[in-house]
Amino acid sequence: MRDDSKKIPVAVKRRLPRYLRALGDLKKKGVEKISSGSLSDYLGYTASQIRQDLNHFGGFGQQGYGYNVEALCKEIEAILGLDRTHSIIIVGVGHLGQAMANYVEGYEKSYELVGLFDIKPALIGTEVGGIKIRSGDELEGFLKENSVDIAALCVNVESAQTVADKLAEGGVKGILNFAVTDLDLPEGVKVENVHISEFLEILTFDISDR
Amino acid sequence: MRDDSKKIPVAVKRRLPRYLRALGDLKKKGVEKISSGSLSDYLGYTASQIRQDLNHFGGFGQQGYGYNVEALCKEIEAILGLDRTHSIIIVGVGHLGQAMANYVEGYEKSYELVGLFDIKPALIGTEVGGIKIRSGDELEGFLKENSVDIAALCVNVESAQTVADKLAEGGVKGILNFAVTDLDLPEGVKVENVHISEFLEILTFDISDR
DNA sequence: TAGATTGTTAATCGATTAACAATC
DNA sequence: TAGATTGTTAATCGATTAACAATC
Repeated sequence: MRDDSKKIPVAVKRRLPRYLRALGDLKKKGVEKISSGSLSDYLGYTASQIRQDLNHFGGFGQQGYGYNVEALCKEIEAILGLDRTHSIIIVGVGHLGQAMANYVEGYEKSYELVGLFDIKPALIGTEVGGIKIRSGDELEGFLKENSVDIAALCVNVESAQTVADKLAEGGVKGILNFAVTDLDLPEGVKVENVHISEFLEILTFDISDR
Repeated sequence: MRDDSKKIPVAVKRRLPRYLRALGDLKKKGVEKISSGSLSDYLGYTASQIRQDLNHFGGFGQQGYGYNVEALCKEIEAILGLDRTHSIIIVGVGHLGQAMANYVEGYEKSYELVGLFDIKPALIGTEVGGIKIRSGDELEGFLKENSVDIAALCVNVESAQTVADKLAEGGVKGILNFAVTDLDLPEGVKVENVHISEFLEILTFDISDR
């Protein structure tokens, strides 16, 4: 890993998906070029911030012209790693797991759903999105035989850490954690928490006039 | 609204659910008091930050002793607004909507699920969590007759803004938005975005060594 | 009282915004 | 060339950490 990547500020990283989405929309609308000023109107970030953000990755723009929408879109896709295909499994195929499967299917090139796991006997053997649901017992074996980049952890809080340990042991690089608990994982395994109930609590804070 | 509330930094607000969860865990374990130092070990925030954060709301601690777990837990619950009951509806009862219904049912006192809406004929009239799914057409009328605090927006991107307009018009105070789009809403209506696919993209960035 | 730990002020760090020279 | 707009440096703002006096 180059020293470069270490220097991308967290705040910038978290804005990348939003840039990508905006540029995708603009591309669909047939917009060919855009200035940081117009993109600012579109996104609500300041023009200054947009230029600052993009320059962490290189000079994608052209003075007096702006940014080429299609080229910038491709660049950001590459920066996020969406130009490559990542194998992904979903552990826990309840409503959340199935919703997650739908999201993944929305990305043609970037993700390949390679496995679904659950412990509920009624689910095992049934299919979701053309993929058979395997028993949770098979997880460790599966990870030994298949290279899995990402796991979406959609199990309950009680089993989250145990499953996460197996995922880390099995060589998974990143975990999208929907269980509302903080996972303890070895250095090198990345976690992105999606603690839905916490978003609800924050919203509740916002609407509660104090 | 007191001027006070305006001054809570966003960063502090977003940490509150995590504090609440930690304190709930400690309470369950029978821990009666905790110092900012021990809480720091537990949470991974610095002791300094914890004291700084909590002092935005008042001096909950006691020098030489620390913080009373149960009392602090109650305080943070009140700060978030979880000590009151908020009425909530879910619009779009696909997998995500149903997962959301489960989350809401986890909170006894804080939320009351008062309505579910979908446009899919097969779903209308069926029940989820003891609540009948109504037709989307009934939404506006329902909002006129019932006071709804929060709406979880679990519809597709295409209809999200249209539904959001109706929610705002109907007096909803906050929207938990799962549609991956940025809603345009009148001043005063709060939105908390849960753009799941963006979390996946950020995780992908993290595991992609550049 | 002595030890522990808070509340709070000051110092540092990082992120955002402003300004402007470089340049297409 | 003249106008537009970037890339980049400097200034500001906000958030985190360090330090320590107040006090239980």
